[in-house]
Amino acid sequence: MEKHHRRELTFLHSGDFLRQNSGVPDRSLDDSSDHVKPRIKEMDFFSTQYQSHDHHQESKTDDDDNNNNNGSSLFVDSGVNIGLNLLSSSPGVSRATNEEKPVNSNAEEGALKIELETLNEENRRLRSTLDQITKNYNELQGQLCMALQKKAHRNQEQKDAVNGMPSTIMSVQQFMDPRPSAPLDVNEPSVSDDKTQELSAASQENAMEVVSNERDHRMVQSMPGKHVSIDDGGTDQSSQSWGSLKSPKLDQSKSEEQGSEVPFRKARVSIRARSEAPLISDGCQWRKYGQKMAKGNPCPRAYYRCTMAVGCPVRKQVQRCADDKSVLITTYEGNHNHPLPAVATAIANTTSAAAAMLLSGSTKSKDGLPSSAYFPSLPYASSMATLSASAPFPTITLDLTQGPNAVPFLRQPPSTASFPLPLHGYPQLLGNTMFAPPKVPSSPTMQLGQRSASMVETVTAAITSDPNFTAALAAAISTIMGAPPGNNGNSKVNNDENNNSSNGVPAPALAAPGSPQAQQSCTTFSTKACSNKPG
DNA sequence: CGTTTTTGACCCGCGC
DNA sequence: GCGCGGGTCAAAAACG
Repeated sequence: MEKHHRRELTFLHSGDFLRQNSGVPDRSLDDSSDHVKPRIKEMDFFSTQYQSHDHHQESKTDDDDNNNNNGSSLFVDSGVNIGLNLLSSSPGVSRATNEEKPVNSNAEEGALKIELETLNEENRRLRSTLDQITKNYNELQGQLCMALQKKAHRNQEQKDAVNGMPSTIMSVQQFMDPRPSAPLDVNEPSVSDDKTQELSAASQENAMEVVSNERDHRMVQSMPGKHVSIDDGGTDQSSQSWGSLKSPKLDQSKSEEQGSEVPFRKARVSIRARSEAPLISDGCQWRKYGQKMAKGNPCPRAYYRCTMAVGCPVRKQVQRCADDKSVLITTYEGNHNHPLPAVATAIANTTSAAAAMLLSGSTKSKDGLPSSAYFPSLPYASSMATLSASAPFPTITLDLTQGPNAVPFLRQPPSTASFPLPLHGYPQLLGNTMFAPPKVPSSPTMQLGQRSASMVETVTAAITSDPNFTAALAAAISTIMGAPPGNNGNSKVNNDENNNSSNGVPAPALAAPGSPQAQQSCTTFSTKACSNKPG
């Protein structure tokens, strides 16, 4: 397994890009033979490796500074001037020697130092700029969400009054999450479930936590009091609902909770991503417990169970797409009964957000307005989510295989509700659950959305145009936003080791103030990187 | 030797 | 009721 993860590192390593740009050879990295390994056994999907790499890279940069000050061996490597070593290390002595050397050696050294300082300064400036952009964007997103939610409430109330029908949102949320759901449910007066009230009360002011109704449970479980979104499995509800599928034992608690009224037992989140690796590393430990040949697909479907904790009900299926075998389809079910590492939280956030967005989108469609109208050809909408209502279980599909500029909805089956999932433009959607339910008129959304889009457009363009830049930027952002301590210190080698080293470090610790962005970034960019074929 | 993977058998739901 | 397909179990094999 370790090998696998090292290969993951290779695959997603951002260092290549940085090195290329810096033009400074990195011997420490070159020492790693893994770096050239062409094969990837497991694809690191939402890895925090970026963070570790980033720090590695960052420390490397610091080292570079020091080395340059002390007479960098790097420059030795580059053959600039070996004699500089002596100069810096022993200035007093070297003065005399210096006079013998060409004057331009000093000048060259100085120029290099200045250049380095300039680069460092620029680097810092860029980081702060990026930080600022992120902050601004988050603020905008928050405002957008609030505005949308208010409008949504008004519209829904009007519609309910006119149609005399139960809130579509409610039904859809039940569709996804049989457990009591939160903010959007305020539209449904018939909802009197205690837990629903609880959750609704917790987020009565706005519906930014639309996605987090599930997470609220997790929050309570894993770190009470912290108002930080912790998600573990996008289909959070299924720690109970998972068992409902076949296992009567696990089904009991759930049936008690939701009763027999809820027609949907569970939801799934499926992720399509291009990957040569047979697995995507999502931050959890999985044990394979079965494999089946699925009908209509020459590739077998593998069944995995989460082994990070005893009795964890989360399972996933991994299968290659029959049409395009380079596409790996990973389907998650259930929610973890244990704390999660950041990477798993990230993917959970992603899937959860996708689910919520998708559901709301489909809801809106029901109102006659295509859900796609709310994300009209966003330039950063490189992913797409679909909800397959015809599937045995509601299944959200995050399609990360499409190019960023690909026209969304091309793959949209007529029977599914879908919309582009702006993973890159809305990283906070994934982690902060600042999800704007698209049940409001599209025009305001468009205005705000386009404004927001303009903020990230440039970055996104760069991201989408250069896969390497994706990884590099992810690393940079992770650094800026303060990667979770557990990851920073531990995720040096591979994912699973990281998970183990975090050793049950509660996800909340990873979701400390400010860190959600880190997770999001990780999620977002890892996702993006995932869609970039390694070969 | 403990853990993980493999793989055939079994169970269950669904459609006919 | 039967067959089919998906999903799971569990013993054996493989692996580290």
